[in-house]
Amino acid sequence: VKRKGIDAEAVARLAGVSRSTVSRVVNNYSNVPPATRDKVMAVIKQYNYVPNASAQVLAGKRTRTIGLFMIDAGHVTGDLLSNLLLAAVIEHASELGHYVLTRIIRDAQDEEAIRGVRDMFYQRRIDGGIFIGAANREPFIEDLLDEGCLIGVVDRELSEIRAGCIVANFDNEDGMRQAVEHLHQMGHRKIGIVKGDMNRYSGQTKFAGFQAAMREFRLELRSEWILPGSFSEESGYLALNKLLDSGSELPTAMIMANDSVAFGAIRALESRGLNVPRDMSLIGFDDHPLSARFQPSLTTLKVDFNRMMEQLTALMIRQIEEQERSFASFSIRNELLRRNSCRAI
Amino acid sequence: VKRKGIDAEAVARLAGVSRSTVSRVVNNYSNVPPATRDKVMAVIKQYNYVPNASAQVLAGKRTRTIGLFMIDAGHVTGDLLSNLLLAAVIEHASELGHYVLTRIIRDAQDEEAIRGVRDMFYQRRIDGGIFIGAANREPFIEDLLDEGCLIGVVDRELSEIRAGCIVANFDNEDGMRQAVEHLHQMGHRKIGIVKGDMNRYSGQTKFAGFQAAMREFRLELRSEWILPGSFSEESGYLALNKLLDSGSELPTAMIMANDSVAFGAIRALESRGLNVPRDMSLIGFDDHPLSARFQPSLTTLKVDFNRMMEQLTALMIRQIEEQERSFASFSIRNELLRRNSCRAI
DNA sequence: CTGAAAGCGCTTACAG
DNA sequence: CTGAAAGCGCTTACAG
Repeated sequence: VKRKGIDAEAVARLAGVSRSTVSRVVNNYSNVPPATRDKVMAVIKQYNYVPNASAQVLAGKRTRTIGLFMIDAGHVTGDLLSNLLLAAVIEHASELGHYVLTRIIRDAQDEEAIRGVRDMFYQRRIDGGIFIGAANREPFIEDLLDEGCLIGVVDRELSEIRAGCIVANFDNEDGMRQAVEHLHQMGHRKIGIVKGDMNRYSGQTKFAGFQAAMREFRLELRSEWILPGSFSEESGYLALNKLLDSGSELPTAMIMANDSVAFGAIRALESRGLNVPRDMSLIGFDDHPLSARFQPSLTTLKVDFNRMMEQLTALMIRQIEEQERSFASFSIRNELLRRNSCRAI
Repeated sequence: VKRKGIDAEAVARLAGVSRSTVSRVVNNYSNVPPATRDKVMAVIKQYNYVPNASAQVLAGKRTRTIGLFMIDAGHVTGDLLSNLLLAAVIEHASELGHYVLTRIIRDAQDEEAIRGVRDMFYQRRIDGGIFIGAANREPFIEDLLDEGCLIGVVDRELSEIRAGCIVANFDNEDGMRQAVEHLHQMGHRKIGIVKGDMNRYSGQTKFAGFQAAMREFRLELRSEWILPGSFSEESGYLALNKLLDSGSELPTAMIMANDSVAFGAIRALESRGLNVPRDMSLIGFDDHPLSARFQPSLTTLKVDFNRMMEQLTALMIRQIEEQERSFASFSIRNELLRRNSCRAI
């Protein structure tokens, strides 16, 4: 029994003009004299007219909707940070008068899920799509780019980019350099790392940054102290347990691929009766919402996710509105937050 | 340069049938012989045909999109729980083949924001909308109901409901009863409360449940121990500080409107050198993601938000698909989680 | 400055 | 079982 709103036809009749003129007013055409415009606007206000979105899109307008695809390698959803990203995109898009259609993708290998994403583009439900948590140069995303879709992606290398692709990265090399420098200044010489997911570009750049910084400060890269991980709390727990089990000498400090990994690492150390920072100094990455309250509060690199999503959203919406397709990319620096998980030795 | 997909016309030509038949296949009409169906499906698969959503909607189909409106009284966004709700709705809708368009509403008094919500309905962008965090019987939501919109709402009293309204509540009275009973069993007789936002239905039912339980256990309701709050961490901090400043006798235990309030209360107590549970026992409500890790881990009522959103989403989608409009409501019980913020006296 | 008309890509009675 | 046709509510050249 949904009462349908008034349509342009009715507005035209009420205002004593044609449907064409109503449309011109709605779309802010310049060739409408103020008197006519006012007359039409009055009716629009009075009857609360709002154009049917489907009809507009079918007639060629943008959908004013962007897709947000969160690829959940087991740690995106339910994770505070991803939710922060989600909220940031929604809010910034909303400020610019655009809507956000979100999809959570549990497994980027799932054909069904990938088809769901493609469909959103080809059904013309969205004008463009933002991807978070994807592997570097994830094939199905590259395909969408090839097909001319407008794509925004967090965490992707800058090679082989093309029009319609907007890439957002954090300056992880610099972040890792700050971390190593900080530890070096505190007297640490034996420094290890738990790596992130090396399929992700950020996993690669963080590790590359770590290696470069270690060389810069003339510190030894010991393979027993370079542990694989996956950006998850669990991976930090497992990595440290394995290191402790190995019986090899321990580093005095370690850098974690992100704060979740650090939480897991601390959990592992504590379960063995070791204390952070007494027995080992730890640095995280992200400044996770929990990090300040954690015991010990976590020294970490603050990553400005909100700003990243704001810029990415804005760049995408600009391309939608201008109907242009260009390549764009930007990178954001991270800031070292000194808290209590590191000590000078 | 977006390559447009193939359209139904082309599929028809390729399959040697009419557009009508293609449409019948796509919409799974029964009166299509298997041979014809297979022929058409083959073309659809081969060319990756997917119907233009706008055209379908314009021709009368549902949008298969629901709106999710999160009213943020300063503590919804950025809050772990609200994000959990968001993710739950997106996932469950997605499983049922529906999309979710989200809007965050910072201020329910903001005319602009309200118009944005109305527009989503009248532009026919959504088939129905779910509201989280609204005041009980929020006027603009009641208006939408009056106008025949399909609405799902968390936290609303059951009076004056009508078709097209789906209401989800938690059994807060029972939850409060469990809390009071637990404290009573532990020997507490002097019990206070920090109330939630009394404009919210849950604020009302929690307080009503508290009062009823206190009477049932023949405990005194002392007005100095009934403190106003607003479901926020800050409100818990302020409430406890005020109580401590008042110089009046302290209760031995207090029940908090939710866990965030409890976090704030604990912060206030600790800032005065008081310890939970040594100096005061505290019970929260929600089982916030942080509660288990908090110091002290928080005794609380576990609220199954995921199940609530799953049911609400499913009920809404059923009404959309069946094209029916009925009233529906359900309530979910909460479970007491005994942790370390309460002690026997 | 403005109207009549074509077209966007579907769905669905209506006929047969 | 199936096609021709009307209609969904807009936008935008095209004429004037």
